[in-house]
Amino acid sequence: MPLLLLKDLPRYECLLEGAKVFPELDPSACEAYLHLLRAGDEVFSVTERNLAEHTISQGRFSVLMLLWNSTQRRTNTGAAVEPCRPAGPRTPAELADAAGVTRATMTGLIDTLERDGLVRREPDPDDRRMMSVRLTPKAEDFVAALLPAHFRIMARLMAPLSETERKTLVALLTKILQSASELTATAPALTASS
Amino acid sequence: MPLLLLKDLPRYECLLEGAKVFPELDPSACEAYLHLLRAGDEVFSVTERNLAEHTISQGRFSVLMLLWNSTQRRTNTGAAVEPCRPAGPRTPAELADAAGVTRATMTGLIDTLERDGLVRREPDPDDRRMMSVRLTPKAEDFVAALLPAHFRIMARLMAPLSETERKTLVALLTKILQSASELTATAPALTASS
DNA sequence: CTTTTTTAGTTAGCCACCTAACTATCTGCT
DNA sequence: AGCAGATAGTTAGGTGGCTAACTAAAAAAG
Repeated sequence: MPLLLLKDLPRYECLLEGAKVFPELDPSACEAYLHLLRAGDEVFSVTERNLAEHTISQGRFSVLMLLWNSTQRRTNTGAAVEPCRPAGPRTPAELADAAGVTRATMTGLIDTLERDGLVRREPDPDDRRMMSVRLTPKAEDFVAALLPAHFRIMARLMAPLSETERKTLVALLTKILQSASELTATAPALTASS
Repeated sequence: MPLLLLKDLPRYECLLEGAKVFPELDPSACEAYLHLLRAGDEVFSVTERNLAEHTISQGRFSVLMLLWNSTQRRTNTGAAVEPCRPAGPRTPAELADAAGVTRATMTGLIDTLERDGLVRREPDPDDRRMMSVRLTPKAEDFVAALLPAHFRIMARLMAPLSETERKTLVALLTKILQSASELTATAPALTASS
């Protein structure tokens, strides 16, 4: 997250006090909101720091993962693995949509990845407006070497939660994600009274 | 979050499949991780969009809130409200620490806030290295006008969750936050095997 | 077959984040 | 007193996000 957030979340009694001044303030909603952003930010920065040790940013890593997912990948065992999405994104536009960034941003990411020799741009033979982005062998090795530590970190982060708690968490987050999407869809009315 | 994340999270069976290739991949941990970042990002962008309507960014808003919190504020009712932290941050260094950004970043934020007339820098009479940052009256009005919509959005985001669910969510996020903080503390060993 | 509209990608310029290096000032040690 | 080291803030330069404007090519409309 390009986020700037309070390191010390306000105590609950402060929220209650704030609710006296602002009737719109729902203390439990505010508390949940702040904890969500705080935890998300902290978790994000932990993985980001790991990636940074391999001199790659979250954004670039996401692009590599998207491309890697759409590569028919040679597994370490040699066994054929059916890719999850058979035809993953290849063009900058598809990558931008999949990653949730603008095409301009994707241009910049591909620029730096290409500069570092992790990715190649190839013109599309059929449509001369389009480019096809491909991982280099170097990038495939790079991602394969990076992922184990990445997965270990996720596992450690979630270690204090039982399987049941993880399911509960996912269910609660899914509800929030849905209400956020609805708010996004009805964008202009955001500031109107509830 | 300055985040770039997959819009469509992988299906659970894809994670199970990935676990065959990477024994380090814990599917439920990975799922929880991805949902947490995804929900956090979406929630963040909803509020960010609201703030953008008032032509202010999250970062600047955080600075205003920190300063506002440390202002003896005139309430709308005229009743005296004991501020939650009696002596809030005033100097750029304190603000940077409270917001969790570097001092260089805080310099930039204060620059733009000062340019927009929301904040004033005043030299400290006792220590000529230090500055004191203060909200202008314009900023106090601005924040007071902004907050009701801000609180309404939080309430709407969390609307689908009952009070019990909110408490559960906060408890789960607190556990994750703690394990993330531990990982941060023991930084160099991140890539070592578990 | 030309003209208009749409689409793919890039460029340019802004903002907010970072690290590293710098200036100015204060503090503490001898 | 004088100098070393710590501290406050800024500056410089890089990255990754954004929007808006642009080029080139394809598709659609006439």
